[in-house]
Amino acid sequence: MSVKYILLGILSWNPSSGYEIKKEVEHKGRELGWGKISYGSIYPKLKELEKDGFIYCYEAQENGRLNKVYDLTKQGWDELQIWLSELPSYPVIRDELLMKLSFWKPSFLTYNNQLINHLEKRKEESLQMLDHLKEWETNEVSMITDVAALSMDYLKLQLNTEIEWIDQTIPRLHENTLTPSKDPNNLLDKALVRKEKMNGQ
Amino acid sequence: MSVKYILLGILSWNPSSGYEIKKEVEHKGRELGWGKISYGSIYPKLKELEKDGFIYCYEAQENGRLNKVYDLTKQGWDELQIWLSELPSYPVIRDELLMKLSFWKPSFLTYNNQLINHLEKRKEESLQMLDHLKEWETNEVSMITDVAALSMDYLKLQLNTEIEWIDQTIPRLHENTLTPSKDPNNLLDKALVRKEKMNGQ
DNA sequence: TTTACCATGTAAAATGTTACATGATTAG
DNA sequence: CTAATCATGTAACATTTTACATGGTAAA
Repeated sequence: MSVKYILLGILSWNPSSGYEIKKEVEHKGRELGWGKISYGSIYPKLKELEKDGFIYCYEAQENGRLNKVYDLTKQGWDELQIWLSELPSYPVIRDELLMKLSFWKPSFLTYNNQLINHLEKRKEESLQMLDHLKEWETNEVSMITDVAALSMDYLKLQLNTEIEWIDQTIPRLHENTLTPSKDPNNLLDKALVRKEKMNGQ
Repeated sequence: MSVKYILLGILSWNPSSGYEIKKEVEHKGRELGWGKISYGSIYPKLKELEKDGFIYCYEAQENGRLNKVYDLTKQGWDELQIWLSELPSYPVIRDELLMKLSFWKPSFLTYNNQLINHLEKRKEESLQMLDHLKEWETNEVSMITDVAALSMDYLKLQLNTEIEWIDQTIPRLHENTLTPSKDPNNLLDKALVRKEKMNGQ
């Protein structure tokens, strides 16, 4: 259902075509908690929202060419407002780096230098995100409302926290100074045995 | 595809039934970046992984009853190891709170006290998450490997950062001391006009 | 004129959830 | 005996991505 509100939200900023919506999401989506979106989602959903009376469509001349531009109807503005006023659900995180950390095994399965690569890549990408946010704050075209600026503050704080964590963690992996595993039921030893047994077959 | 690796990862900790896997994900999933999972995902995927030779199944007596327990084959251990060694993709965030902040409009559409409710609810839920993490670190049953402890450190840092951000933000909303909107193309004024026009119809 | 980008769309596949059916065991 | 929990499963639905088709416009 969230594609619906991404579309309504972006159209509330500015009347747009499907193509422009995609570009907007690509530019700001990751930062603003929208995720990604594809044409296969956008165009059918625009049709559906039009049919349901939340948006309407008109043809507009843009750089010497007729495009289909969508804008909110009264019903669309109302729908957006209602959604904004409803309590947001707690986010579900699906982070492959955290997944891999949580399934990482001592030396019998994996190596710390691979893990360090993972962390260094993550740091680079997060630094890029920070640059992108700063560009966005200082350029001469992007609108940032007072409230949207709060979410950008939030992201900068989270990204800086993440980078600090990586900077503390990599040396600990090099020096092998991690907190020892806690394993009251000896699952790690048992896992090693199970794995060895399979190797034999 | 990520359900596959959640199942392989959990089975690497301990041989389990579908039912036990669900409970494990419910207990730790949100924290460890796995997201949620349903029986409709688990049982068919276990069959598929068995058919593909990554896991095998045996019946085991557990609390006076025969259950279907799965464990990794050699091929399953290898598959998990390969996946762990591959660079993780950057996470896609889909956070309704951030979405709503980014689409929040000045008074003509929304009210700050609703926003404060949203933030207070988020803070409460994040405090609960912190409690849950602490319980998990100190109880006498959960295994936490040295590397998994890193991801728990990460999560605690992020949750604390979030709570601090909320604690700074709520007073700013009460006192109306937000950074003013940046709007070089006057989109906000134009949006107000577009909305009023629709109201008339 | 050809390459790159602008722009709209669809069919099929992938992925996952919801809601239900079914029955065993256990605790009160 | 009955409610709760344990346990396995499936069919229908919802959502979204992938891969493709199609053609216009602009710049080199």
